[in-house]
Amino acid sequence: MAGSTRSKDGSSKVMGPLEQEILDVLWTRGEATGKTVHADIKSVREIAITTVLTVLERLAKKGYIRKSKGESVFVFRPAFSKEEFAKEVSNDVLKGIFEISRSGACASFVDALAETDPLELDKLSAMIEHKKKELAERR
Amino acid sequence: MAGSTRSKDGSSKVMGPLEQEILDVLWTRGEATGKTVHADIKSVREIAITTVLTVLERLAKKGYIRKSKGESVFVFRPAFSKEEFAKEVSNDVLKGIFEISRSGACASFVDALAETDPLELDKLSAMIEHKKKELAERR
DNA sequence: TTGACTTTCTACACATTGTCGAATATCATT
DNA sequence: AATGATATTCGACAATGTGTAGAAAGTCAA
Repeated sequence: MAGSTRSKDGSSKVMGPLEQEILDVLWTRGEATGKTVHADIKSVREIAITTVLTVLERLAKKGYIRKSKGESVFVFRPAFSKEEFAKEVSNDVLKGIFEISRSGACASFVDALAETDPLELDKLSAMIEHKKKELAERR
Repeated sequence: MAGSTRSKDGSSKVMGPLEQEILDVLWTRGEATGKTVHADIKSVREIAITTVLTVLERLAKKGYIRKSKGESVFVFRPAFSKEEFAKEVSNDVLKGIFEISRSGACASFVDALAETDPLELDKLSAMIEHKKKELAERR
């Protein structure tokens, strides 16, 4: 489903900054017209509405969002929840990284998680246990 | 340090396929001349040596590999071990994904890991415990 | 000096993304 | 129906990253 790109500042983004920004607006609002999305972004920096429309169109073509006719104008809404999206994207990216080194990736994962949200470590443990049980039963 | 890109087939790669391929040769051999790298790849598919040299040059410029004068010709070697590399790349990518959704990423991580190497789940558990202990002691 | 081999330069092609202007379509009103 | 405001679509351009490689320049032994 998803891919990932690099940005000049070195930080990895799952997609282009503008695409990300627009998706965020949609996740926050649930749904929005191109005009609304434009207004939201415009409130922060200068940008033409056609730019926003183009990217919305591209995101739709990529299947990340859906476009449907509202009362009079088109409305866009995310095709996936933030969580689903992150899940898909991670899966893609992680598989690529695992090809390089599973252990390196694991180490890094734990680090990154501990750094951004230590409490999540427990949840992760639980997930692992659950997964192990699941695997055990499957055979 | 690192970024990531998408490839047309939908699968996410941390970098271009040729770059990846070349890095793999270097990780396998420890070090190699452009000629050797070329030969290795050539044994699988047709490719010009200048193509290989160009990419080696680019990888060096990006800091992924080092270039140094050998007895008579230049030799290239990885700047990081596979593990270090995966660690760096993961960190970058994961931070980006965490920005979208930590829990989604966690779920996906466990899934991806279970899929590619279930045994690694135990190691991950261990890493988490270790990390928790580490955090506990730090305060 | 010449010929083989190495290295650098320069360039093209293609994909992705940000960026829009121009053209077109739609619709309520005049 | 004609007009004007709005919405939507199209087509383009620029920048960047990557794969690709020929041409040119450099190096060195015979």
